[in-house]
Amino acid sequence: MRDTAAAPALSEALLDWYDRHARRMPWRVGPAARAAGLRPDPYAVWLSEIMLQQTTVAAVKSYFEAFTRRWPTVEALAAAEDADVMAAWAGLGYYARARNLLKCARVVVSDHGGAFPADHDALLKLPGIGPYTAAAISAIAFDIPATVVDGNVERVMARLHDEHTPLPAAKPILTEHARALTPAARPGDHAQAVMDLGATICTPKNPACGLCPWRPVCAAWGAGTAAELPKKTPKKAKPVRHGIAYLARRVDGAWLLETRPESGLLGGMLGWPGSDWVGLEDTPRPAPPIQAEWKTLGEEARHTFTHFHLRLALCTALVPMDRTPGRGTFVPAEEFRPADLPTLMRKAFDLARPR
DNA sequence: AACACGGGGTA
DNA sequence: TACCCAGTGTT
Repeated sequence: MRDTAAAPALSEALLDWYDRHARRMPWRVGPAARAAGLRPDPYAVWLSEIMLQQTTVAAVKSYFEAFTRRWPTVEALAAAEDADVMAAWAGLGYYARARNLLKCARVVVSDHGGAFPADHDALLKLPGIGPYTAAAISAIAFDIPATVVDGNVERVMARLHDEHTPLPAAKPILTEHARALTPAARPGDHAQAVMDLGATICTPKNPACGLCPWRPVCAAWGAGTAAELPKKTPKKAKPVRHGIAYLARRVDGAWLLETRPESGLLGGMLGWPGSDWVGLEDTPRPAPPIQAEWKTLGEEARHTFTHFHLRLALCTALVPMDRTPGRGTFVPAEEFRPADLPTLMRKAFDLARPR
């Protein structure tokens, strides 16, 4: 694809494909509703785009439905308790997104009268909204011809132009290619169409070029290089870290939990009291959070984070009613929901709970 | 520019 | 088990 004069024809072919193949999603306005002049709700667009950062459509769907059922408007979300939002986000990962989601909702209510700004630069100033999300909301919710570049778009552009420069160095080049294709009409549908194309046809492995509306103009198709693009600079191996967690159950069934610090790993989420996680296997253990007869479990909780593997040793104890914890708070059995825990802490619970 | 930050899926 | 995928904020 070298001829930029062909851009309008390319976008037209893509929109035609999109109208026939668009995936149904809870936050999308369907073709019939769009034809009737209905615009997407900016709150729904924003919420879905935050959830979709680094996360697949399949993982997001049920969370999006739960959030919009419980908090149907940005005003409702802004008024929510922090702990309720963090618990509802549990399992979705990248918990800074949930903290910024609440911050953003509160700024939109207090500084913008409850309406998301229809302006790329104003959106960019909001917590949790970066270049991708600002462009996505501009295009999808407000019909502004912003250029939306996510990992799908990068891959599609790398192949369309047979660009062999490795990411992330290639990002400005790929962004410029995407900008040249962005149409004045239906920019939101165009953006979603490129991302859908990347998610369903122009996939990382085994791209379905035979079904691609852009195959006739795709440079990588011509060169036979589609499957090896985009090139990426090699990533480094994940080290292993070790730690220990204390799971205390009081005789009345209450569990001893603490809210983790706002910043850092699993920030703001519930967790079991324990040690820091370090590179050495044999490290001094911190004092248990409460005096009891502690037993070490035979099995460790294993979990992989973005940049390290964790092996978490587990200690359990059954605690009499009259003890006071030095760390954490007992959560009564009827209030404790394992689903409110991030995945690592839920794995630890599943190994340690009485069976 | 490099790093921190989860979880799910496939081979 | 190992590898792949994917935006924002901080430093």
